[in-house]
Amino acid sequence: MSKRKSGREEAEAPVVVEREPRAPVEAIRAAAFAQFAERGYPVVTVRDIMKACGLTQGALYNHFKSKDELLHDIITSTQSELERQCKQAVAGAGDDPRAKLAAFVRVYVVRHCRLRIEALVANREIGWLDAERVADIRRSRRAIRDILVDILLDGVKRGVFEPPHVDGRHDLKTVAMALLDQCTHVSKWYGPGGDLTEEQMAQLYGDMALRMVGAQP
Amino acid sequence: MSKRKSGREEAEAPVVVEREPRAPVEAIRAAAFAQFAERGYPVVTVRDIMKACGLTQGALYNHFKSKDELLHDIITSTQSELERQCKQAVAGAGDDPRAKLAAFVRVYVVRHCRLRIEALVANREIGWLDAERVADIRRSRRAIRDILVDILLDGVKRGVFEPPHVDGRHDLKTVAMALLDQCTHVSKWYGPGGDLTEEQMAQLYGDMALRMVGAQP
DNA sequence: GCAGCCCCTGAACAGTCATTCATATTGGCG
DNA sequence: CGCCAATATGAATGACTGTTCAGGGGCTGC
Repeated sequence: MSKRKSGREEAEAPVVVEREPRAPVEAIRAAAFAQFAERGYPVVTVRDIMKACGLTQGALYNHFKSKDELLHDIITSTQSELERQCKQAVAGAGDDPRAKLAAFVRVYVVRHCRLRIEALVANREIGWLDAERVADIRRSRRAIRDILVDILLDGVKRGVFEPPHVDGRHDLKTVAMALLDQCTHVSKWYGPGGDLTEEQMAQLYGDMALRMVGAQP
Repeated sequence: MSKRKSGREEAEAPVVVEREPRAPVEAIRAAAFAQFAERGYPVVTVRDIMKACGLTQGALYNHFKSKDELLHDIITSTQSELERQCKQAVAGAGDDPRAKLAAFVRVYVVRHCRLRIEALVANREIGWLDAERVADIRRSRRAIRDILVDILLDGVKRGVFEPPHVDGRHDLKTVAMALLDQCTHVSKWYGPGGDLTEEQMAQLYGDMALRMVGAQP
């Protein structure tokens, strides 16, 4: 019925998002980001995005081949940045699996607190991309999970982690997924106005992660 | 461009979902469930849903007032069922906070493994409902979170839980959210063909939950 | 045989969508 | 000044949307 216009109907006075005259392509990216996050890719129209940067529909196609390409551009750039940050954090954390796990969780949580919008879009709107693009992103996610699995495996081998097991057997992939789910979805509810700062969130989640894998002191 | 038709273009041979001649309203619910889960509410058309039950568009309106109402029907019924199950599980678990937490996590995880589709739809598509309906569901979610917070609070008071703290202070609401996020999102990746059964998932997640809150043995 | 009812059909409606394109407008350079 | 390339415009296109509704089957109980 409502088609989710959410009340913005004043028609005049297009709410221009940019504050300095950025390259229009950057303004479009930013506006699309914000709107996809708030209302979801399929219901955000090209007209919505362009109005938010003070332009009209047609102008999009001077900068992007299609609405699809715009979304793809947005998602892949944030996803690859996430992968890069995770690898970097782990590589710079020394040799102790506990330190590596803590560094990973810290980066992951802080990022998902700070860049809530980016995380939200990347996690919710992948489905609209065509198969090959999706496969690319899933590959990156598996890579991130495997970083975590490797840390856990190393920790178990060296006796510093004692993760939970079922029927006498570890399932580190599942534990890693639980950790990632937990950390990823802070982006859904964390707000800077809440009880904890990003730093405190990172600390709390790092603590919980170490407990979950049975880290020895 | 593609509008996400995902290749189904044979036109003839509508893939009828029902195996026995159920009440059409049930067939519609089931077909809508499956399609919303797979492709998302806004891009699934009334024509898609009805074709999947071997009917045509118009017939929907003999059973539901609108596409919106269909979604609302689906989501509220699963959400209230979840709330009921959680309450029941906790109430029947005796007095020990550890047993209560374990029972809660068990029910929550098993449900989210078994009813993946329902959970997926309920979690992803709320946004399309009008404000009042959304508020209703959020209330139910807060209620579930508060069940968990109460268990934690009780456990802390009685000295059987020692949850992580930041700057010397507990934040049980955040711990509860972390637990819920972790358990909720198994529905995104768990599959019966995987390494663990539902029972094993429940056990593993119960174990991790007890570790996270520092349950004393 | 025939109402009366439930349910279904499929054309029609009014609307929105992404995308295209002929037509401006702009700013820099000679 | 004129010229050119880059970019913006907004009407037009054709496809698809949720919803309505006049018409029509196929049951039931008589």
